[in-house]
Amino acid sequence: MSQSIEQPADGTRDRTPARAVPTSADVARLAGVSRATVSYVLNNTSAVRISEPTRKRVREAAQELGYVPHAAARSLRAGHSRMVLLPAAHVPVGPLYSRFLNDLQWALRRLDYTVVQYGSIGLDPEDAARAWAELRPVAVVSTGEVEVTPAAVDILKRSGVKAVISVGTRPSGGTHSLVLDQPRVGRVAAEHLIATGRRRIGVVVPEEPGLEMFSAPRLEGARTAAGAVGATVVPLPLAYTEESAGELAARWPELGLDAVFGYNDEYAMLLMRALQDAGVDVPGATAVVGADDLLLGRLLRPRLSTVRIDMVLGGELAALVDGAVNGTADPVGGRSLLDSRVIRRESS
Amino acid sequence: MSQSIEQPADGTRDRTPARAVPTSADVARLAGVSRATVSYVLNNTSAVRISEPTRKRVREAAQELGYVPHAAARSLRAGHSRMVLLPAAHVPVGPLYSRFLNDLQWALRRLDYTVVQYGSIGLDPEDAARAWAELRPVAVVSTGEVEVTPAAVDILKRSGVKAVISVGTRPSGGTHSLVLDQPRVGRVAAEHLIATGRRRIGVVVPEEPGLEMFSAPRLEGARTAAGAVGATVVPLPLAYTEESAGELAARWPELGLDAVFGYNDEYAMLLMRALQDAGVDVPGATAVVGADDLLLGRLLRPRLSTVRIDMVLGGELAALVDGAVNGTADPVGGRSLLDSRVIRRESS
DNA sequence: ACGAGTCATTGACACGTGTCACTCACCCGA
DNA sequence: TCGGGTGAGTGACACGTGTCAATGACTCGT
Repeated sequence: MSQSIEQPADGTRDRTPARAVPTSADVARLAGVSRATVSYVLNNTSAVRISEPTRKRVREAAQELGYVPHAAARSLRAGHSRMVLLPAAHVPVGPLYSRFLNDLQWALRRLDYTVVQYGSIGLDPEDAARAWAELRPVAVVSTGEVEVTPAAVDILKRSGVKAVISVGTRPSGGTHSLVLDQPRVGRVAAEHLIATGRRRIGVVVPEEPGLEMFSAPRLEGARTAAGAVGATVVPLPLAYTEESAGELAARWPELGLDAVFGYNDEYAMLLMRALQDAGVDVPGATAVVGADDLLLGRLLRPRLSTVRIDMVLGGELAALVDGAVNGTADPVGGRSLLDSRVIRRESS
Repeated sequence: MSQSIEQPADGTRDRTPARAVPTSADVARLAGVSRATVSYVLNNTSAVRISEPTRKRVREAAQELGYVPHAAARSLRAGHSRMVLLPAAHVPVGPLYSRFLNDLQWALRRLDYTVVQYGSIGLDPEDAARAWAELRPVAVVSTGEVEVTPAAVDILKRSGVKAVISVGTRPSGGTHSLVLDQPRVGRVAAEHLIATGRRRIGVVVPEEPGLEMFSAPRLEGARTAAGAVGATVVPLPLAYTEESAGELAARWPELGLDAVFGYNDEYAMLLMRALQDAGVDVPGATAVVGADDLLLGRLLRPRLSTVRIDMVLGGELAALVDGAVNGTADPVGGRSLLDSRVIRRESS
């Protein structure tokens, strides 16, 4: 793709020669009133009455100067902010998860929170927590990767954070934990394969770094399901390349597997194609199941069976955050939720 | 997927009964020194010498109280922040673009910037700019969707923003614009199809909202390429569902197209499958080209031809931001760049 | 013994805002 | 005429930090 950089024409470049940014004091001066009055007018404070002519003068002065309040000063004075900190994951998460994050951001935004992404590079959990605490967010929503230890939670709480919410594979101490039941994904997949008569089940484990958080519990879930009926589970390391898939497929006869859970629709599609190219019949010789129910999975032949994951909606999580901040939340332990379930197509 | 909410055990719940968060004054009091000394010690100010015993007392006091500086107060005093504002797009962008955004965030983080996502809901450009300006960011990197008008740029600059960078389809006035040459994507695709003897070219236009920003210029690029040699371009509205693709495929004979550019690998795969199911020979009767060079595109048969887009690296853009902030940047107009080019596989 | 010079530390201000308590002018009723 | 009430606005403080100029205490050379 062609790209080009364009810099501002020199004419407009320094039309603003280091002019200081206007403050409410400047507005007050221009309007001929006190700074307090400016604050009252611009914030529409109802407890104080200001005459209409004065209001108008203030508004016009603010307009003319292009005055914009300073959020930091405001929240410093107020003693609290409406910032939600979102420790960012540096991993190539799937489309489902990234869509969830995007939705979450927008839902929070709609509730008038400011979302701050914050990647913590190579810091241990407590140092990361200290870095986060500097921003004095009102809530921290950790979406995995960065572990939130109890000590880290304590640091955050002590800095005024109202709610620490961790959405991950297991509950963290002292936080409102939203547990995404990853093992269940592997379990239902394995159960489905077993129900169709399979006994030696491969489970793809992506080699891409950062995905163990998801892949390990899924593998474990498959193991428990298999263990219950004496079936076998074999972990299959796989990189997201055609070569890696080809090599794995070449070893297929010696592995003696009659089914495989592909971790993902993407990895499953990759592997299924490699198997077919290697002459393995799907689903005759080996059944294949993915996860995420991507539309693209329906385009291959046979159509890919998959585990449909009903991810919690971004809006729901945002509401939980809001509730936790206000203290009104805590929809207690229950909150029985959507299942992940198998959608059988043709590959299994 | 099963999910459950867990709230903190009541024992640890209010172990901190509204205890105020410690400030540097508290540290000073505990260490028996002045607040200034605390500031000097904790910031390792080199211009002032503090005795080693005192340093130790201060550090221990800070440690004991769990003191964490207040970023807002700090940047208020300093008069500037290191916050980069990233107006968030509420659209389901492709994996390529979202990966680019993720990289950008991490690269900025590595340069010690704080990345703030900010969705502006239904505001006109100037109101949005005012909302952004309240945060007093040092730079704003707009990635499309939200239009940055010259007036908006003025508002931002006036609030102290050092650099406004817009990465999009066309340069915006007064900003450092990074132009992603979307038309070129459509052009090279069309040129390739024409070179293989096709004359009536369909161009998929996704119906999903928010993608016009990409699809319109690509369509336009295809038009110019076709116009140069008297070929025809037909826009093809398509939703990302099997039904929509099926309907479009059913109308295929009457459209009389011998080639189609699918906007995307994903849309192209969807359409190609529908065409095949409708009995259209690919590439015999109709050639298909996608874009993004997704790995999954190589799994279908015939393998999908595609336009490989060498997106600017997140790290490069971050460096540009940093340079613009420091004023050292402006690698002037040139910066000749990577091309988007066709990778021919089997579908064309 | 005394001025000069270094060392360690501190008091005070500024950053930009929100808000409480207070002042001032004015009007009304007795 | 005077006390009290009301409407319109203001002075001053606090939020938590960084940093400059100033203050003592102490040492040293003559």
